[in-house]
Formats: sequence, structure tokens, C-alpha cells
Amino acid sequence: MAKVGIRDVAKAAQVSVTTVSHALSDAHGSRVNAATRDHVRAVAEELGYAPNRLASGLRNQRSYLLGMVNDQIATTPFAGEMILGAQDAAYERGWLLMMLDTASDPELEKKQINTLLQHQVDGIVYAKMYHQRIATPTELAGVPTVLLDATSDLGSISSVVPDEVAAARTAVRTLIDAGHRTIGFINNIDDIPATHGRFQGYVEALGEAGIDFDPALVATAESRAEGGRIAAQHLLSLPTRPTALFCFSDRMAMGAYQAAGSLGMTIPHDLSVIGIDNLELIAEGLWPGLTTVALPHYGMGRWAVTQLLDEIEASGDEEPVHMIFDCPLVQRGSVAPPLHI
Amino acid sequence: MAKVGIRDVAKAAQVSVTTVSHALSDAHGSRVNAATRDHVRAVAEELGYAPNRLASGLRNQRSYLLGMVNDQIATTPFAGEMILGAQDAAYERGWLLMMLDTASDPELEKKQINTLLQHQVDGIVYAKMYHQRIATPTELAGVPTVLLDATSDLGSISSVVPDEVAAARTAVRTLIDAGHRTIGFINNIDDIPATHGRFQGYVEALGEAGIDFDPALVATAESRAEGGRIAAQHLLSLPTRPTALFCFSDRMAMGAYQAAGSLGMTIPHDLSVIGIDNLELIAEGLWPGLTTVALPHYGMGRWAVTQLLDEIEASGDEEPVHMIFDCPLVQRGSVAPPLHI
DNA sequence: GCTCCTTTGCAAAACGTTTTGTATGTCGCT
DNA sequence: AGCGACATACAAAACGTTTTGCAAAGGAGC
Repeated sequence: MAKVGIRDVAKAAQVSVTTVSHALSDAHGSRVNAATRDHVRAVAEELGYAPNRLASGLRNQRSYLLGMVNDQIATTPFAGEMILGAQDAAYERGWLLMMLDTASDPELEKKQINTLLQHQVDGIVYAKMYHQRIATPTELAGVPTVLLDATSDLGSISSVVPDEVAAARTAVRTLIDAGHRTIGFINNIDDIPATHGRFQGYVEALGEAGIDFDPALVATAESRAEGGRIAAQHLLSLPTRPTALFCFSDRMAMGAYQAAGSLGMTIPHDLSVIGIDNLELIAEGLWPGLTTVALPHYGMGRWAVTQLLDEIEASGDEEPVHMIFDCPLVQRGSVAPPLHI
Repeated sequence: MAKVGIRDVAKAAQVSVTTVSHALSDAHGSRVNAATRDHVRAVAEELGYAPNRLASGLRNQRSYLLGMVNDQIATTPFAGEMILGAQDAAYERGWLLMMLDTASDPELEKKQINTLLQHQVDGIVYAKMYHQRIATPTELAGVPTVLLDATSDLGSISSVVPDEVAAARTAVRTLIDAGHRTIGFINNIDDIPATHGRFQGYVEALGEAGIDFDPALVATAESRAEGGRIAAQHLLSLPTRPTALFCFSDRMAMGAYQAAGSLGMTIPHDLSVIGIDNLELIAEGLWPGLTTVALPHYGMGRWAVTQLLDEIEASGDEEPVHMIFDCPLVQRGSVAPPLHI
């Protein structure tokens, strides 16, 4: 079956292409009689007519295409959530998403953005797989853009990031509310917003509860299971042994579980553990399940596209919005009251 | 800066748009003098001219767009690899990928495929997140399509899937080569190709080594950590206790680690474990690292797009190809010779 | 009965390319 | 010198839409 175009519909409905076009778009519906409009629509339906978006895009200067450029799609488990959130929001409003992965290569990134532009994308979601501060690529000047999981030196571009400080506060408060007073913190070693923000949240939550901050209770390592294991082993052999550990990431929490196991401690009876990320694979796989603070990747992806489309459709110079997303607690089984010693 | 079109280049270079078009595409390069061609190219470069793919797509009846429809992008960690492989292959050949997630909803899937078709995609990659046998959606008739991680009732569509049997054989052979003779198998409970294929591979590998197959050494459960833990606890308390466990998935292997730990066994000294999937998050996070057989998602994604583009460019009725991908062993630290008892 | 609106439909131009057909030279050959 | 062959450049049509301007028909007001 050959593709059916608007002229085929026109011929079949015994009207001109103009009338068909008007009949199908309610915007100019007033220019066509209700009866003929219904007739045309019926014929179009019957023929299975679907407008060629390429042609209409050319005519309207609007492609209904959005670009999404990511660094490292593959290596991070968050990507899926962010992409899905973005794609859902786009699809619901009639847009389609074109995904590209720069593999963190600035040269490639340039070329990819230009390719996107050649395809006349109406806007671009510039996504990072973990929260960071970036210099916006110059290619993006002039194209509606929203930053996802990143903030820029230029304040002129809308952006969305998670509230790192609040996330850490939530985690630490959860431990405090369970009765813990000696809370270790296994922090990341990288110089990124999450590291600093979560440290700040940790300190703040302790302060709120009137607990003195003890630098000895903070250990840093690479944000992987191994780093978490080593750091936890260190903290758990301290004279002032913490009864609970707040871990920078679920991966580090996984290491903390291993350390606890090798020291003969059971979670949450002998030790409470809380993480950040809510990586299903880990948080649900661990035994007992890991209580953790979720990074709202789906929601952020959704928000980014929604904001982008709003800006595109308004197309007046809107004020950029800098969104900070809340991070909800996900309770499983790794937090309990401390042992009485 | 307003968009620069081909007529701008023509004006600046003092030639006609025809000449510009010919000068820029080497295909018809013979129709233009080498000198003017270079001149035109220089001018185009200087103006930063990039052709409008929408317009050229309309003219050429080729959009240089590919659709990729997935079930469940977000919930599976494999998605990233498959998407990346597909995207890389597409980009290298000048194509762009439009991603859609059907959330396993057939109604939505139909609509999404139609949306893709409206955008005049040149072909579609129909991807499943785990190997399965499917009925091809009728919407796809007439559109070049390749099945990714799925096979169809119709043999007329090219497809690519992993070699489940060989993957299992590889895993079990690895254990046998290490000296094990009593090898437990923790299998999935779902009725999917992987379940049957891996069981077959397990039996075959035992047979090759002259080991009798013992049904008591096979336990089934849901393919999650919890299922793996329970199944492993069962197998490890058998009178004929296996010295090694072959796990259907890395997630189940994670459960096997937990069972071993709770029984006071250390891996790989007291028990060898091998998985399938090579989920970095788990396989590298476990301690010791999990030896596992990788599912080649990146490679399959790449192959699917490459095949699809070949079929599109040949556009004669090519024979469909049904590809079966090898699954390589990834060695870490969870396999060792059995204890002498 | 005439003018003036309103309703309804159509023809044609436009979006930015690519490609076919044609025109103008220029050269080589007889 | 005359003819054809070739090289080079351009005009125009086409891809499938949307929208503007225009025309015809019908109705209302004077």
C-alpha cells in the first residue's frame, strides 16, 4: 500500500487539498462547513491518512523534534529513568525525542549538536548523568535549551537538579529519628556538587538534632562498592563505633553491607545503613532491602522537557527557571533503632 | 544569526542554487567545474551552511531517521547498552535514532509506531529488553524492520538474539574446567527462551564432561536476588552439596552470595559462583567480583542498526538475516577449584 | 433591487532542498 | 567552415504540507 497523501484524501472526498487541510486542523475549522468537515475527516480516517511531518515541519518551521544529548547513557543506570521521563513528557505533547550519546567527548558533542540542528530540532535537552556544574556548549546559543541534572555558568538557561543538601538531611534525619546518635558518613571523593551538598546536609541534620559533628566519623572513598566497603571497615573499627552509616550512594552502601558481614554484624540489628540513589538493582537486591533516598531522575527528565516545550511554545523571551527537585525517602529494611550498649 | 540556506550560499558565491547543490554533493560533482566547486565549498564553510535535513528528506523521500521502539527502557539496566550500540551504529552512518518506550502497552505501541511513521522514519528497530519470541506488530508491515533481542513468528524479518545455549555452556564449562563435578543450577521460573536455552546448555556441558545430570541440583525461582538466595540456600543444604552454582542471572548470583554468607561459606574458597548478564553494577559490586557470561547488548544493538541500514540502502528484497550472538566470559573472582573434602 | 457582509471553497505560493531538462559556450574533428 | 560532442551553469519542477488571498454564492439591510 502506497503512502496516502493529502491530495489522495482531497480526490476521494471530492474537495480541494485546501479544504482537507482546513477540515483536519481545528484551528482554521471556521473556514469549512461542519458537514464537509465531518465528511473529509471520515474519508481521511478511512484511507488511513496521516500527515507527513517532514512536509508540515518544512512548512511550519517546526519539526516537532527534540534533541537530547547525554554523556554516558550506557554506563549509568540512571539514564533510563531520565530518558523515559523526558520521552514520556515529549510524547504526551506530540513531540519526539532524538537521543545522542557524546561519550563525554567534547568534539563529538559539537558534531552531534550540529547534526541535531540540521534536523531542525525545536529544542535541546542537555543532560548529564550526575549532577554537575558545566560550561554550556557554544553551539547551543540561539536554540531553546534546558539543562538536565546540571547547572550552568550562564544563568540564562533553565535547569533542573536534585536537592543534594535536602536529600542528605532526609537520610540523616531518618537515622536520627530511629534513635541513632553516632552516625558515620561515607562520602564520595570526587569534587562534585553531590559531595559537598550531601556533606552539608549531613552536618545540618546533626546540628538540628543537637549532635556534635565529629570529623572522625566521616570517611571518603571512590563511590563504588569497594570504596564503601573499605570506608565502612574503617569506621566500624573506630573506638567510637557508629551505630549507623549514611552512605553517599547505594553502591557504597553495598560495600557497607559487605563490611558489616565480614565483621559479623547483621543489618539492621547491629548496624543501620542508609544510601542515596534508589538504584533498584542494588537497593532491592540487598538483604535486607536498602532504605535509601531516591534521586528523582524520572521526574527531572519530565520536568526538563515540559519546561523546554513551554519555552518553545511561548517563544517570547521567558525568564529561565532553575528548578531544584526534592528527593523522597524510600524505606526498606536497613534502618532500625540502635542496640542498647 | 538567522539560519543560512542554500540560496544564501548561492548569492554569496555568485552562482545559482543548482550549482551550489551540485558542488556540495560529490555524487553529481562532474557537473561542476573543480574551481567553482572549491569556491562554493569554501563559501559554504565560511557561512557555516548546513543543509536542512527536513527539506532534503522531503525531496529525497529519505529522512535519515530511524525509529527504535522498546518495551521498558527504564526498568532494565540492559537498555542503555542496547540503545548506545544502536545509536553509535546509526550516527556513524549519518542516521539519527528516535527512541520510544511502549511501557509494554500494545495500544501505546501502535500509536507510537504510527507517530514514527508520520515522521517518515526510514526503518524501525523493534527491541525487547530480554530475549523473547513475539508476534510482529502489523503496523510494521511494509517498513524495513529489525528485531532486537527477539525473534518473530514471521521469518521474513531480520533479527538478532543472544546464544542462550552457548552462554550456559560457557558458564558451566568454566566451572568444570576449574575442577567442579557437582554443579548446581539456579534457573529462572519464567517461560522464556533464556530459561529453556540455558537449561539445555547446562545439561549439554555436563554431558560433554561425562557428568550425570542430576535433577535435584536444579532449583528454580524468580530471577531476582531474593529468588537466588532462597534457591541457593536450598541447594547448599542438600546432602549432595554442590561445590559450584551456575546462576541464571547476575541478580540471582547476588542472592547466592547472600546465602553463602549466611551459611558461613566464603566465595570462591568454599563455593564457586557464576552468573549470566555481566551487570556491572552487580558483578563488579559483589565481593569478590562475580565471574559471569556477558550478554552482548551493545553488540546486538549495533548489529541491528547496521543490518537495518543495509536493508534500507539495498532496498531490493534482501534475504532476512537471523543473527545469533556469542556471549563472552568475563572473569572476576568468584570461581576457584573446589575444596578437597 | 441594490449594496454589503458572511460563509464557504479553491488556487497558488511558500518552506529548503535535489534533480531533470535545457541553454550557452568551447573544443575537436572532418 | 560546419557539425557534433562535451563541459558547465542555470531555470524550473518536484517532494507534501499550510496559509494567504481571492472568488462565488447566499443572506440581510436599506
